[in-house]
Amino acid sequence: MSGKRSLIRSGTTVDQMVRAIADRIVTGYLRPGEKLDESSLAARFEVSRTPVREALGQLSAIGLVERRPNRGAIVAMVTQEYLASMFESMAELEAICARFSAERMTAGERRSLELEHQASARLVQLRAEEDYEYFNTEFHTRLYRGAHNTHIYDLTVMTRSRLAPFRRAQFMLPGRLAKSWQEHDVIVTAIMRGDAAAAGKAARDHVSIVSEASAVFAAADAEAPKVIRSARR
Amino acid sequence: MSGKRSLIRSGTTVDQMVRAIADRIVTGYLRPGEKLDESSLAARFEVSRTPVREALGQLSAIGLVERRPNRGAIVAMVTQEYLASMFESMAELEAICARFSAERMTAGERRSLELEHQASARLVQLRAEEDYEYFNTEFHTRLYRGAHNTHIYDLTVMTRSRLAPFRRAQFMLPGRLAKSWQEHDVIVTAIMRGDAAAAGKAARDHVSIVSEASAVFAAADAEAPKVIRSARR
DNA sequence: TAGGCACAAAGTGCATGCACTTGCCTTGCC
DNA sequence: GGCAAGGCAAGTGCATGCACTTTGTGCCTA
Repeated sequence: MSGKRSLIRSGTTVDQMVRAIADRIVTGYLRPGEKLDESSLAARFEVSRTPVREALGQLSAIGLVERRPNRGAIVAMVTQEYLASMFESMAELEAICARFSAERMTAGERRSLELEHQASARLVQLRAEEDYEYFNTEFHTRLYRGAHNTHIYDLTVMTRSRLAPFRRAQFMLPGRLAKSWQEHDVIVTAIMRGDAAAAGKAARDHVSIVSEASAVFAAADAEAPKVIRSARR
Repeated sequence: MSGKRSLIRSGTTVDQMVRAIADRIVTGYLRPGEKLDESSLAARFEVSRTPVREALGQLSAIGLVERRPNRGAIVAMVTQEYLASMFESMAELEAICARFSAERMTAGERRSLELEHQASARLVQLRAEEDYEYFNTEFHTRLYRGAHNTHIYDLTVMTRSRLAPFRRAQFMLPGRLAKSWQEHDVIVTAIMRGDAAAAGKAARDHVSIVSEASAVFAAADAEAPKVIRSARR
C-alpha cells in the first residue's frame, strides 16, 4: 500500500480525505444526517482508518459533520432555525463584501466584474441553468475578494460551503435566472458608482431572495434525510 | 494507563486536548510561532500521540494552529495584514450583533444588559482591570447572544478567540478603562432605544478603537515570537 | 404479551510500531 | 577555508491492533 499511495497523493492523505468528504457533502452527494462510517470510508478510499478519523475530526471542527462520542459521525444536520441563521448571516456577510467592494475594488477588478456580468446575460437568454450557476458562484466570489479583507473572505466562503447543500437547484424555480441577473445588475451598478450603502443593501436583498428560494428545498431535505449507505466505488 | 485515564477524562481525550491547547493559545501561554511538538504534548498530557495529532488537526482546521506537512505544527502566526483583516471583521460582526440586538433583544436581555453595565461602572472607578476585563467579555457575549442568530454568534466567537492572543493587555493603556465604559454606554443606550443603526455604528467604532489599542501589542508580539518550549506540568 | 437481561456483533477510541521526511552535522573534496 | 554529499537523529504520517462502548437480538420471566 505504501508505494501505491504516492502516485495518487497530492497533499497529505488526511488533506485529501478532508477535501474528498467535504466535496461530497457540499455537492449534496452525501446528505445531511447520512452516516459516515470510518471503516467504509477507509475501504472506499483505500487508506487506513487513522486519516479518515482525522479528516472527520477536522470536518466536525468546521461544522460540516457532527460527531457523537462512540456513536460515529454523520453529515451535519442543521435545524431549520440554524439554517435560517446561516442564511441571514450570509446576507449580512455579502452585504459587507459588497460595501467594501464598492469602496475598495481596483479598476481592474471593477472592469472584469462588469465584463463578466454583462457576458452572463447571454446565459440567461439561453436559460443555461448549469452554466449560470457556475457564473453565479464566480460572481459572488469576486465580491468576496473585492472586499480586500481576507478574514471576511474566509468567513464568507466557509458559510457559503455550509449552506451549499441547502441551496441546490435554486435556479430551477421558474424565472429565477432572469431575476438573479437583474439583482446582480443592481449590485454591479452600485459598485461601479462606488455607492457602498446601495451595494450593501442590494447584496443583502439578493441573498435574502435566494434564501427564500432555497428554503423550499431545504425544508424538503430536512424532512427526508434518507440514509443511503454509499456503496459504489 | 488505560485505567487511570477514566478518572481524569470529561469528554473524549481528543476534545480535552483541543480545549487544553486552544486555551493555552487563546490565553497567550503558547505564543504565535511557538512549536507544537506532538511527542512533547503527548507526554505532557499523558496520552499517546494519536489524540494529540487529531487535536492539532482540528485546531488547524479552525485556524488556531498552522501545520506544515512533515514539519510539525506551530501556533498560528498571523501576518499584520491578516490581523488587520480580523480586527476589521470583528468590528463588522459586532456591528451586526449590536444592530440585531437593538431589534431583537427580549425585555429580560435588555434589562440584564443595562444592569450589568451599570454595575460595572464601579470597576472603572476602582481601576479593577482584571475584573473589568472579565465583565467586558461578558458584555460582548451578551451582544452576540442578543442578536438571536446562532451562526453569527459562532462566527463572532470564533473570530474573537482567534484575536484573543493579540488583544491581551488592551486595558493597560492609561484611561482605556473609562473610555471603554463610555463606549459601552453609547451602545447600551442605543439598544435600549431600539436604535439599530446607532447601536451598530457605536459597536463598530468601539471595536475599531480596541483594535488600535491592541495593534501596539500585536506588533510587539509579531516582532519577537519567542519560542519557549513549554516545560512545566 | 410485554419487559428486561445477557450476550454478540459492529464500530469507535486510543496506543503502539514502523516507514518516511526533514534538518543538521560530519566528512571528504576542491 | 569553503562547500557539497552523505549519514544520522528527531519527528511526522499512517497502519494496525486491542479495549471499550453502543446497539441489536434472542431468551427468560412475570
